[in-house]
Amino acid sequence: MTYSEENYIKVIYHLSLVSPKGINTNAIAGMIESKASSVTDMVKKLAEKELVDYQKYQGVTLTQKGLHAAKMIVRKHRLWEVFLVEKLDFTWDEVHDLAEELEHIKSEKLINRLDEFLGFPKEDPHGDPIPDRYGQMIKVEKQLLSEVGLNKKVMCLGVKDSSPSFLQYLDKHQISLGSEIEIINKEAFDMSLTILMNGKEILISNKIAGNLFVKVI
Amino acid sequence: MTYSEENYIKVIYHLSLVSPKGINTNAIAGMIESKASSVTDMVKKLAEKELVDYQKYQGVTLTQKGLHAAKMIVRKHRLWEVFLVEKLDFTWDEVHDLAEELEHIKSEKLINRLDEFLGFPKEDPHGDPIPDRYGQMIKVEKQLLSEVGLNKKVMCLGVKDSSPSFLQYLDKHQISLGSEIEIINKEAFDMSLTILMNGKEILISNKIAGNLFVKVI
DNA sequence: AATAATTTTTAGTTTTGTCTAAATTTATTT
DNA sequence: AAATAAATTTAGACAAAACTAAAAATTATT
Ligand SMILES: [Mn+2]
Ligand SMILES: [Mn+2]
Ligand SMILES: [Mn+2]
Ligand SMILES: [Mn+2]
Repeated sequence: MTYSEENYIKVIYHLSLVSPKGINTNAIAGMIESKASSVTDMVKKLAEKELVDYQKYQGVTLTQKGLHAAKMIVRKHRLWEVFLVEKLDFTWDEVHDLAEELEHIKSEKLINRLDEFLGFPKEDPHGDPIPDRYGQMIKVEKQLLSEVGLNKKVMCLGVKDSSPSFLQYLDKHQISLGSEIEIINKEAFDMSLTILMNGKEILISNKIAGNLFVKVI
Repeated sequence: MTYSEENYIKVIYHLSLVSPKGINTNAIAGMIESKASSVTDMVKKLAEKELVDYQKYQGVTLTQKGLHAAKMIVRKHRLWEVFLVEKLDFTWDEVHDLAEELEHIKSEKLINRLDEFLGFPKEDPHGDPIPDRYGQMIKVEKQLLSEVGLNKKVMCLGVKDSSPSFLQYLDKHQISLGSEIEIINKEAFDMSLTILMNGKEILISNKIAGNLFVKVI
């Protein structure tokens, strides 16, 4: 598999998690920052290699082979992120782009040794699960903070968006994985929230709340 | 710089260390396992980018810019090799091919952090010097075992060839960096050597001796 | 100095992955 | 059920990096 094929497979995998039907051309093009026509070309090649099932105009779905390949790329991405944060002291907002490169290093042995070196972590720095060598991963029940009712106490478990700007926003407000938050107000007009954290009240927008995964505690 | 450009620059650098004149097309083609015509194409591109000086039929030399770029690739290659051996328990014969991939990961910050994490090693697992972030590296006086006179005692400091088959040969005969060796016979006919190591006599060919760097002790 | 051998460059293809523009199919409105 | 809009595919082009085969330049040999 080439660098580019791996990126497509990974994007199709991520899109599949949200909508389990056929993944359409434009959605892939949007994620990969290319054009629909380029996606059509690549999708044909992936179908040739039996990594996806594809019928014209009907979108694609991963085959078993494609699904496994995707999980192995995600495994590499997330293990490298853990390495960068745990061993090289990178911050959680710095690691994604580096992992985008490192995930393409082709060696099962390397990634399995790295896994071991890191102590077989179950989650990456953004709270996302790390597939094991067979593709198995834990499934933690989480919901978006924006969907939790008033007066509930929650713990922060992950982020939906792991862009530097969002992560830096969280850092600025001292919100990290494990933080405990109580929702004390929901503004009907814009769905912004007032939350209580470490005895301090913070106002956060609905967009922020819609990118934070939490569980009620 | 693309993956391929980096490989060319690195090869030109390695050839420059042996012969400091213009590096010729065929030599590059041989190292990179491509054809002379491909080399000509690439060399023109590198000249465009001012990484090499190039005149038709006269070979290439690295510019200052090209030399620095080459050293940074070598730095990455060797630091990743140290990482694989020291932290992930790879053997010295396994790491070269992996480092060939890892050396292309583009991040100064990553490689400087890795350097620090490894304790700023001065040499890689094959005894080759690791350039620091400015391109500086130690120069250890070494010579090939094949060039050392009879009855001399030497210490093994590095390998010229780091192919798995040669390294595995050394492992089999328990020769590693730091091993102390005494030359007790040189066969005039084929220049093979009888050496004394840990009280044991071993016969090694001239080809083996011509790939082992040592210093007289 | 002329010829032969070797090396290097040029010219023309190929493959991979991308693009734009046009054509086609599917979905949505009237 | 048409008509319109949106999504998708096709056709044709391009850049990067490789190749083969032929031409040109350099080097070695008679
Ligand atoms: Mn990431
Ligand atoms: Mn992540
Ligand atoms: Mn190496
Ligand atoms: Mn090495």
